[in-house]
Amino acid sequence: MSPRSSAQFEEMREEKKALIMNTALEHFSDYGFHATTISHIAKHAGISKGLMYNYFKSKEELLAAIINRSLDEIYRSFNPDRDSTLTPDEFENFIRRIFAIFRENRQFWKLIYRVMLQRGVYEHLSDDPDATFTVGGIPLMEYSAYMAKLMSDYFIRKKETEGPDFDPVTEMLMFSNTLKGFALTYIFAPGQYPDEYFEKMVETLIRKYR
Amino acid sequence: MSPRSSAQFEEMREEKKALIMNTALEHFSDYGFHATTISHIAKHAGISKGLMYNYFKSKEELLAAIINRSLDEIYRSFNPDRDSTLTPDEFENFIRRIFAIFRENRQFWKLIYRVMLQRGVYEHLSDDPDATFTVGGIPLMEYSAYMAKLMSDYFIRKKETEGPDFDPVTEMLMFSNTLKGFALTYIFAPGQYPDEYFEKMVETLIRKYR
Amino acid sequence: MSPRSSAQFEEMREEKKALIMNTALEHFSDYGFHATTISHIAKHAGISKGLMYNYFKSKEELLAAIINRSLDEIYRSFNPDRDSTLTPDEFENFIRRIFAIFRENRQFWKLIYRVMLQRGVYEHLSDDPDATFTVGGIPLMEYSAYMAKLMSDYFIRKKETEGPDFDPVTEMLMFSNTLKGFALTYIFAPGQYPDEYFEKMVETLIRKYR
Amino acid sequence: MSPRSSAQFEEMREEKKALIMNTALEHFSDYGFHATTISHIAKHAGISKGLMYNYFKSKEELLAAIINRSLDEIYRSFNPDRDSTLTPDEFENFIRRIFAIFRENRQFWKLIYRVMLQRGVYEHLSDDPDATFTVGGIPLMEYSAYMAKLMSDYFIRKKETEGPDFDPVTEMLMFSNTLKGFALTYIFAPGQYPDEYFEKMVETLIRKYR
DNA sequence: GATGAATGAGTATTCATTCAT
DNA sequence: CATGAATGAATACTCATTCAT
Repeated sequence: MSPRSSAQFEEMREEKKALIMNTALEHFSDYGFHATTISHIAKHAGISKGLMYNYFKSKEELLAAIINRSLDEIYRSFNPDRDSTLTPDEFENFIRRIFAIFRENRQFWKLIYRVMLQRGVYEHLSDDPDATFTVGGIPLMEYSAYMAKLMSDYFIRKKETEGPDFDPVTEMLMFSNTLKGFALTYIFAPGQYPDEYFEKMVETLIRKYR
Repeated sequence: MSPRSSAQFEEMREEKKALIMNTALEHFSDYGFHATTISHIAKHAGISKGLMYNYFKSKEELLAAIINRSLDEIYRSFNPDRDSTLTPDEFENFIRRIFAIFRENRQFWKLIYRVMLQRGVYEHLSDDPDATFTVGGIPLMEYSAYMAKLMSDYFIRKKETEGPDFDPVTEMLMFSNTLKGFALTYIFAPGQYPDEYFEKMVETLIRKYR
Repeated sequence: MSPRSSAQFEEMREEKKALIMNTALEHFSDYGFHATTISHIAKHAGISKGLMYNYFKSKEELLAAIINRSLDEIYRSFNPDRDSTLTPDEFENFIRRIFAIFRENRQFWKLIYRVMLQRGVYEHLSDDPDATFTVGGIPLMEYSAYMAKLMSDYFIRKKETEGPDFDPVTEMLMFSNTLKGFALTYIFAPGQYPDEYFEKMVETLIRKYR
Repeated sequence: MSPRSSAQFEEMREEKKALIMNTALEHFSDYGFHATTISHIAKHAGISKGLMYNYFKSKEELLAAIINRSLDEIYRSFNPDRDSTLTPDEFENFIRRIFAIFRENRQFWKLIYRVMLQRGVYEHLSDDPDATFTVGGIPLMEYSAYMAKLMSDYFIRKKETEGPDFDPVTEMLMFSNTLKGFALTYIFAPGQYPDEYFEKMVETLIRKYR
């Protein structure tokens, strides 16, 4: 009986961890953080309650881990050209990617909307230095600011082609609000968006704001 | 010496009830339903825990009472012309009223967003026949459907003046998503909307969708 | 406005007191002591909760007052010839009176069976010197002992006429157990005793034990 | 090191469960259901309050479990010859077994008398389909009816040998009331029944009603 | 690593009792 | 005398977390 290599152990650990996180994501996003119990997660993941604490220090840390993992996934699938400005084609692509991400990670977005809107959960997480969210290694706040700047610059540059009546700030707010509103509806009531209208929303946003 | 008159008692009751509801609204909307404890509400209202139960049968009923009270307030301030179609002027007025309501009842909208996004709370309330929400006496669901129809008809009629390229469904979705997205941001991060941009959003929405 | 005479006041007090006690007896005997709330009693009696405390120091004292009142009623209706021995006719009459009392005070007997069987209630009452039960001014314990002696003597004397095989202690136990068992059933499931069998029980007991 | 086997866990569970049930039986039967608190049970069993809920869903379920366990114990020790009629010998044996059961399960009978006499507890239990009592798998009501029929038939058959003056219904009532009355006294005041009189009661009942 | 029994602080809720009017 | 708003201690029950095995 040769002992398993540490790589094998590591792999097993990662698998278990992923199992727990996936199960927890489902429950947190469907029932909310408070209404989800560790017992439920454990039962649905087919493990014991105690085992969870082998992988995560607390319920809060489990949540933070889930959020960070998804942020990274999104970041990787996004992969914007940092340190540069957005061309109209890149902007169009950006919109398409955003919508694709909504579609592919609906569970996660549900979690974000539910959890981020809950002072008490979010703030508790924010207080804990170990629980700061990062996107591709960058603190979420910083990353968000960067993305906002990218957007903002794009709309400011647009003013040059659209003329003096074009108010870049208002336009950007219109754009981002539409996006947020769509996300909200699509995530919580996807039935309202059959594929046809989903696509139309994408094309309309591109037509109006590119 | 002489005992309080029943009118005096009634007045005391109404005042206390309002105090409890206001305190609870603040807590529910800031921390969410589950994270808010009766103890916290009582402490902040300066009353004993038990007293709350003299006025509300349960935490759930307290929440329902708060929601219904605000729905009625909104309804009264809204006072739409039922059973009619919307003229462009009325539509414009509708938008202005909506934004005014966002501004005046921010705390309540926070509650709505938080609670509605928490499966388990909302559904529990819906199960309880005593807890059905009403707007001016009309069940909320019915009222919502009516408002949606009013909107929908407006956009369909717009097609006549806007020409064949105008897709009423997509336009309405764009409009309502922008509204939702704005509400979300304004409610949870009002700092992003100084008065200047708040007004600009109103005017832009009117200009684009009227 | 001449003030009411103190006799009038006293009469009013007594009426209110009786109202409260009657209402409470009904509730205590039907639902038990713990399950009955002061609020329920007050509501059913049509008075305020506070008023009860004008007449009785506590819930326990209210119970004790009810029990004592009924004990006295029973005593008066009983009126046995103290300080004497029982003749067979008196014994027969005693049986008839007992059954009549069961019939007339069923509510009270229900209370007795429920409360007396509840250590915690009864013992609490016994601890309180003000709450000792009395029958016609005599402490209940003393009165019970006296009655037991009367019975006992009766059965002992019976031995003389019944012969040496007659065991007075066993006979008395048989007799008193039958009485208790009948009371228990009659009080909690009176439907099992239509008038016909009620009478037959009386006659049979007399025939067998007189 | 190695985790406990599931058999080990099962054994631990059964032991703890029995400990809790025994402790609770003692408290319920001595103080009544309402007056007994989970805290008291836990303290006397030497466990935490929470642990009880690992084994029983509620206080009511705990009570139901205790009652059912005892009913089964009694049933097994009883083992009457179902589907047959009672011979005098069997009837005599039946009486002896009943008395033996009173003696062996006094705590349980105390519970039965207290709980059954507490409207609100018993009825609550009856409402809950999961809490229906069963005796050897047979619903209690059905079992009771069967036993009553067995008795009834016995007394009816007795009429043939006892002559026309024998009233089977009255005789059966006398018999069952004596039994109930004895049980009541023996259970709540066993001091009144030294072994000598206990035995005499048995023999007398047999002599009189066999 | 894995288990689940055990803990205890916390939660909603009830209710006898008090007291200002 | 009468009221009912107000209190607070007590109760059943929950659940994140710990720990012996």
